[in-house]
Amino acid sequence: MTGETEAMTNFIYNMIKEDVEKGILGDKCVHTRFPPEPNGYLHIGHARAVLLNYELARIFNGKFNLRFDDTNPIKEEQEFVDSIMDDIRWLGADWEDRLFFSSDYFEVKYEFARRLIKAGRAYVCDLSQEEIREYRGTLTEPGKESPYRSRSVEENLDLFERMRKGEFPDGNRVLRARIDMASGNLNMRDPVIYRILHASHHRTGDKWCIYPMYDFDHPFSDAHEGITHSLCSIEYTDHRPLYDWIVDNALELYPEAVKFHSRQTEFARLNLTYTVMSKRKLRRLVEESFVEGWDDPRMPTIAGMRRRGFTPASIADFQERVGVSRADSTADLALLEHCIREELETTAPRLMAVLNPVKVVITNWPEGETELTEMDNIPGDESASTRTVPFSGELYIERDDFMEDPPKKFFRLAPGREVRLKGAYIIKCEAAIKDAEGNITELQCTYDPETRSGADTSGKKVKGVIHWVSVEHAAWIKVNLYDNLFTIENPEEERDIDFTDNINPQSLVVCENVPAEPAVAEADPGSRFQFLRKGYFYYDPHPTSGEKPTFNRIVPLKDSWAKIKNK
RNA sequence: UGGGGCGUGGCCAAGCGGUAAGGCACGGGAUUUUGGUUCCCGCAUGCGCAGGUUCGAAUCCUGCCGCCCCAGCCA
Repeated sequence: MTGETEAMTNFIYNMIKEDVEKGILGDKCVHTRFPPEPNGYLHIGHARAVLLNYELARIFNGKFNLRFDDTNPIKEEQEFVDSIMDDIRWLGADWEDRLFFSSDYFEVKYEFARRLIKAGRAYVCDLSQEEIREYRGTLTEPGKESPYRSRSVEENLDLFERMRKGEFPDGNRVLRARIDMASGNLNMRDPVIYRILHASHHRTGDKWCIYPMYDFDHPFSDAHEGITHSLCSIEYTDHRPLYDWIVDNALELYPEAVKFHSRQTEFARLNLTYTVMSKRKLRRLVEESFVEGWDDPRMPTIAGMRRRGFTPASIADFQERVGVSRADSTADLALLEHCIREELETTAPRLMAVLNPVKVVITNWPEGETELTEMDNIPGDESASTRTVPFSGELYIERDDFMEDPPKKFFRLAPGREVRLKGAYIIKCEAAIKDAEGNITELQCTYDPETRSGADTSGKKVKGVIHWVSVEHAAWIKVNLYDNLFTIENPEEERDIDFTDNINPQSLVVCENVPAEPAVAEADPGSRFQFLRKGYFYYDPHPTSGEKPTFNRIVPLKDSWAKIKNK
């Protein structure tokens, strides 16, 4: 993300490089933009578009604009403008002083529409919505021309002006581009470019009651801002001829309002395994309470991933590794997990916490004595220094780290067997105490004083090393263990059943009372740790319940024991 | 006989006529006081299929097959 030499190799980068080398940008620099509609939250798929546009501009020493595509007052809200800006900023894409809104240009666009009318290339159509649909024809049959197609320029101008003045109700008439009703491309069959909408706009209020359509608005806004490369997703490929038609006309009829004939280039949307990305499905997850909100850590939204504990760098690294192409693709969640693990391996301080505790009593430990041990914050990183962890005769260890009747390859604690307590001593299990139901309530062990970590004179070697927390010194925290939201790789592809039927019932497992080493009390909300042998966790700065510190599991550590065990 | 797009290993993805990069995943081994990390090694006689052109084809041509998008006064 930092150097100028990164080898971005994708077809868009190559194309821009060629454009620059050929000098077709003239005196302009590379200029991109991210054009969200403020009608929802950004997700990991949008992050691709944000970062691609931003990075391309940065690499070529160009400019990157943020422009809200706010041409439909019915669906758009200020709340989304705010959350989108917040997410983009968090991702690290800097639009500097170039924050724009399509609605900023409503007046110029109105003038451009008038010029289209004067040139005989746009007309007011009185057909009803249903009639327009009928006249449009079908995928295999050409459309029919509207009876209003040949209205005089004067009449069109008058009608369009009256549309703006609010003389007609919603849906009463529209302004259409006059192109080709027989085109095989439905977008060219006299597309509607303005509709009447008596609705309050989040920025322009009630100033307007006619609003431009995307196909008219977007190309013009790009050209108006001087965007050189207009990147969008693959489904807009069919719209490209219309995009060019609009820009060509703007250049011809209204040259003072446009700076460049931007070029539209499409790339495939990004999907991720074990989740869904469609706005409709994400909304259902929230509205039907399968998750706790748009920022639930299980959601693929940027807000959710932030809350989960992912970092901007890990997301950028992920995007870079996935790459960009025009082919439909679904990236493997494992790659995203790899990226965050790789970053946190060298940056997250270690801490010990016992997620599912069972008590260990060291029977030969001097009554009431506490010993302090020094442990590395980040092994292998001298600058990360160490912390002090108290050790005593009563400890918690993971229930999983003990087996009464272990298989051959189990290296941890079992009756008569020894393990090392990380940073402390080697202990041997002498007895397992059970309650009336047969549940283990306590493990009685003895320690070997010769085996103190860093000063071991016993010569003993054990294969197992486990983490622990001193009962007396434990700090209590709450832990949210997150797992995949869906149990199948491609929940979006299921056609016969509702996608919610594949929701993972274990996607969130809450551990209300987790003992952790006392250093956890000094942690700052918003910081990340590795809970030794368990995974990477994020200290949630916005816990939803209680005052106890809450840690969200970002991702577990790789677990090769799980693989061995399941064989 | 509508238009458009896409098909390279499990998932992504380079390659653009000179004999299949890379990452993740996966398998094996070494190191390891995290069954983590790190380090080696392995992993497409093959580029949707079938023909053709060429000394030579994933790359060019022809024909098939499969998947995706389009009939909003949404973006």
